[in-house]
Amino acid sequence: MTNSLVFTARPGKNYMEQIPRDVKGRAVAVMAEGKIYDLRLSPEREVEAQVVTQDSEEGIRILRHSAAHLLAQAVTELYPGALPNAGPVTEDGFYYDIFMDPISSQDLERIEERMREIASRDIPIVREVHSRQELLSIFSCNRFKLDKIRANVPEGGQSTVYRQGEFVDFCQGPHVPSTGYLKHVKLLSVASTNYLGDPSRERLIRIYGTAFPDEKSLKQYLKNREEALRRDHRRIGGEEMDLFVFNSERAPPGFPLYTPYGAAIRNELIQYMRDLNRENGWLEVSTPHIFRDTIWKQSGHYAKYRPNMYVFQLEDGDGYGVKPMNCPGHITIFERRMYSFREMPVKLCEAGTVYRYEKSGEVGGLTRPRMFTIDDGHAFLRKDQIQEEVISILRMITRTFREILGITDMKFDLSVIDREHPENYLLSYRCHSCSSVSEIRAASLQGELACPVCGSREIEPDFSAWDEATEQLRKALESLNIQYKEYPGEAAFYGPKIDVHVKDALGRYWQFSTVQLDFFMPINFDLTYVGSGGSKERVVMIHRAIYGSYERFMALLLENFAGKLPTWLSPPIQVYITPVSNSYDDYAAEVSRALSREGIRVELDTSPETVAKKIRMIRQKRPAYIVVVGERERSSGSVTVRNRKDQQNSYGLSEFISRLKEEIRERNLEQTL
RNA sequence: GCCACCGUAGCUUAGCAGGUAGAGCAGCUGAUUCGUAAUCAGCAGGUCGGGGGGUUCAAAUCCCUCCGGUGGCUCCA
Repeated sequence: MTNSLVFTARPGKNYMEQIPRDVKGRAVAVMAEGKIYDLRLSPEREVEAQVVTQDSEEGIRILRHSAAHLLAQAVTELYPGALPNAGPVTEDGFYYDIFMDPISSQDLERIEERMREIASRDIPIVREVHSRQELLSIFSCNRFKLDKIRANVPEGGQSTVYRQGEFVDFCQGPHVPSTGYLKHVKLLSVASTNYLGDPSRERLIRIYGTAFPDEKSLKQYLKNREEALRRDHRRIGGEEMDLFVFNSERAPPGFPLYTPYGAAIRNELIQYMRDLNRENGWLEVSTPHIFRDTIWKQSGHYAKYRPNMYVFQLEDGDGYGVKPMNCPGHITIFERRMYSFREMPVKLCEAGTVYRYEKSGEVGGLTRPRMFTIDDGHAFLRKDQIQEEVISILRMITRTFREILGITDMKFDLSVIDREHPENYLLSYRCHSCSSVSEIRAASLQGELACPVCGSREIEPDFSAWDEATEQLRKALESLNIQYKEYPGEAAFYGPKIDVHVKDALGRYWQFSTVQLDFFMPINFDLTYVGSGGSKERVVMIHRAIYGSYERFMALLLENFAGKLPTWLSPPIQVYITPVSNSYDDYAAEVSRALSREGIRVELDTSPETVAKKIRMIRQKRPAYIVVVGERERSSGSVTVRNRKDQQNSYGLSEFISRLKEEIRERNLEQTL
């Protein structure tokens, strides 16, 4: 903060008149004694005030909230009868929910035009204080605002409205002094929502927009947004690079089909994980996609997860469920024999494809398919091995994201139990009457919660297993110096977990890795090992995934690199080869053979098109390198290579091959040629 | 699941005052044999997402229904 942002404000004149001249143009409000005030207000006594500028975090929120009012004003002017509900600020803009007839995105232009027009009139935005009675009468035509007044202004109390011309809104503010501050606005999209999120209540139209202090930053934001749309993995991977296809007439919605190009990337990712798993003691297994319903009943999936499962019955009457998770399969392998305490932990892993009937509105692209493959792993361990194993998994996670994506700033979330709602979890209950302990998930019970042994209602949840597990997770995170946040109530029904969210190049967070402790599946399946004293000891389970799913990870890959994958991961085409004309087909073929003999994925194109056209066409597929050969190359035994930065360099063929192989072997993030 | 918007050839799209589809790219054929983001010409490709219903003399165009895609869905004055 520079000094000119702080000044002494005196009573008698409003803040606007007292703001230091050099920052006046950027000011939208002032902060005094910890509170933010409109510039049109005057201090009640002499105070140290700090200017809130429109480019500060708080300032831009004020600007955007004011823009939301501007939007509401424009809409109510254009659509008589429209009733504004609420217009909060979002992370990068604002929206306003308005009760009105549905509009399409084309109508946004008209509304935006009106907003600009109102902004150019520079109408003063004035704060007024009114009694509850007055407020109710001002907004007598708007039942949504009446609800808010009744809910927020006590009987006999007062609150504020902000008025700009004909438009008045019930609002605490603060706001910019006049509509002239709001010239750099843009409406972005229209969606719908229900009042109070209740489907039985009124359907509101939600209009999204954003506002900036100046045209330049607005333009920059819109440019970034454009870039985001261009980076959409559905566009890059599905249309341009031809990696996968969705065909809802043939396969169910949300079931991706991979082309040879897409399958090659998947296989490369699978191979990477195979190596990492082996290095860390994880043994690969393979399990069926379909299990009898008995296993799903035992695992508890039928109780909780059935609506999300593909279940079916054959004519013989037996019921089956397509797996939504891999754990029962891995458990079935683990329980085939006894393990000694010396053999623990047993760590089984699999690129396991699961099928989940996700709600129709949730399905979309590779980030939310209904069929996806988890790089799944289940560790069966002794209680004393938890922390060490979690640490090992966390290391695998950080390494994977660093090596493949070059990303290091992941968000770790520790999801813990909500102690206020024990019924949502599988918990031990202790009975006060008979002192027995039983594992129950209260929400799955039909009747009253009661002791299964003596029937007493005097039972109490015992959180100790959860607390212990949670503490192990905390310690693991802390021992690696990983910053994390705790989220009560976000835990799985069977245990606490660590989820990893990764920010992509566009600043959006996606959930990928997960490490879930599970004390209860071992109880359901009675999983034990033989302890050092020869007694059966209870196994602890960890469910973990590093990528999360191959689908979502591939989406992140594509968006993160805008399709320009590192060479090792560029199996669609690592090297595209074309001769300058068909006279050099032979040499091009020779180069192609030499590369592919070395395991490099090449695509030779001897079609009789111009080089310019071929390059234009192939760029969509994003080959790592484009090799063009003609007389110069043939006579010197070399290749001319065009890299992703569109730089051209010539290399001797053998040098090119050895350096390329090196780049692939090292899994370099950057191109070296 | 609920709500809104959208759905014309593989892709991008014209047609959106209702009169039974027009283009560019890709594809194919031929010519061109070419030095790094558009060589030329020709051909073919659409029952206007699909099924059903309605309005009309007439529907890609208007209405309803089903399907799919996209965005949104406690609170946030």
